Amino acid sequence: MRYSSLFAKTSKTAPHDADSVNARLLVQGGFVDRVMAGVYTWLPLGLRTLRKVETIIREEMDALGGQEILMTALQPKENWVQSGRWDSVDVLFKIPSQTGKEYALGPTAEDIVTPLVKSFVQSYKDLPLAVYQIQTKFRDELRAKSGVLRGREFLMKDMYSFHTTREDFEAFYEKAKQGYLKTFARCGLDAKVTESSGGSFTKKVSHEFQVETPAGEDALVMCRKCHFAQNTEIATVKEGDPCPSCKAALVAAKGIEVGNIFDLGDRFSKAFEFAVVGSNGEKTDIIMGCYGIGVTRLVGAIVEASHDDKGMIWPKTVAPFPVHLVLLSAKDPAVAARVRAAADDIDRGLAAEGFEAVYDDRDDVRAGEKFADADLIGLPIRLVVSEKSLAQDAAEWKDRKTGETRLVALAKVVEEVGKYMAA
RNA sequence: CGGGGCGUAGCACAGUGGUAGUGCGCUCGGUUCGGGACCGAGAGGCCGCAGGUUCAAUCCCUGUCGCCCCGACCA
Repeated sequence: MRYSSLFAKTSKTAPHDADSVNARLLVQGGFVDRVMAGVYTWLPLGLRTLRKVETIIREEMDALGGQEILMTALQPKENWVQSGRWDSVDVLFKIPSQTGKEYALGPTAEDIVTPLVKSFVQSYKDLPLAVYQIQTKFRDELRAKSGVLRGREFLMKDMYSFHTTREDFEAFYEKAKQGYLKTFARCGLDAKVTESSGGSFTKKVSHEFQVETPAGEDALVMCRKCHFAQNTEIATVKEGDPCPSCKAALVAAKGIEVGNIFDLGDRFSKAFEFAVVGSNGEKTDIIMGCYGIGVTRLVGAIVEASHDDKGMIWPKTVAPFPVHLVLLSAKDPAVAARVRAAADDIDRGLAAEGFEAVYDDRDDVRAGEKFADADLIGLPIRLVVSEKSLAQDAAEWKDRKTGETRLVALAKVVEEVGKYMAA
């Protein structure tokens, strides 16, 4: 992707009304555009990262045995009435039709998925089963805030599992918990599992996945020596207490909740009268679980967790592109042509191996501005091709995260990028 | 939804009761060329919107809409 033709450029100045790091950097870097409070358009750079995160989530949900579907965002009022949630869920957007009929804009999908699965599953032999979707969700938040961390419209992965025995459910729940940790790790995040209340959803304990950052909304008590962490809303331990698992002193921290898993019990299967025929020929109750990941929020959390004063620092697994290729032109037209040819070569060579670069081929822009843009956009590798580097038949390689630079022979650049990305 | 702050050029901001400015960005010309250079010439504004006060309102008053922050809320 040539920077000169990339839609949506970086901005030298930060938006005046963006306080949170993710809002400022994502907007300034041309990753998102705010349409209204809590509602964002995803631009080419941002969308590529969003898609990479989605792909990781898909792979991990598939690995858990989940099957992807896509349910409706526009949902019938009757389903919400039947589950008893039409009047009790205050963030539910209720949409009036010109016919006088009302609809819900889905904040989640238990009310759709339960009757859906019910219509296809009559026997215990069809279970267990897990289906998931990655879909836009709507929540009528009283106060949208913190950029993409709490929006009124956002992308969420929601998976629902169906079981005939509690043992089977619990085994899957534990497997899902591990799958979640792997998902976040692949996105470059060190997420902690915390116990928390299940809200009005369920009386049972649920688990949240928290990424520690000062921008977080949730107050946690956690251990820095082991993996113990707890949301203060259930408050069985407090700051300074010994860690229940390793005895180290617990500390207070702020976290962003990037995922959660719930034991739904029979809350929805009962509401939708969903039971199956068991092996004994009798009706058997269904136990459900639900498993959410805020996809757009996750992108924001990555920015909060990985940036510096110059810009974003994308983990290579989710970076929109692996390489930011910077062409620095030369005075002498003949030299300039050779430098450009060398940079063009690298651009083509990388693309041929599946490592598409952002190629800053602009002719009339000075080095400093190009470097500032590269730092802001935060791709893992910056490659500079200039008269200086060409004199050594090389490109300058700079690691965005460590700041380390080295020269890489032109002939080896593509191979080195391949090695780096595979490592 | 309660409290606070802010709405002026694409962006960031000054400013004044007498119909508007700076920086960046943009267009054209020239000089520059490894960390956001410089010179010259341009384009670009219903001063958020609606009322009110006034000879005159971008400015003062009221309302309203929007944005951000704190709080409450958050499956």
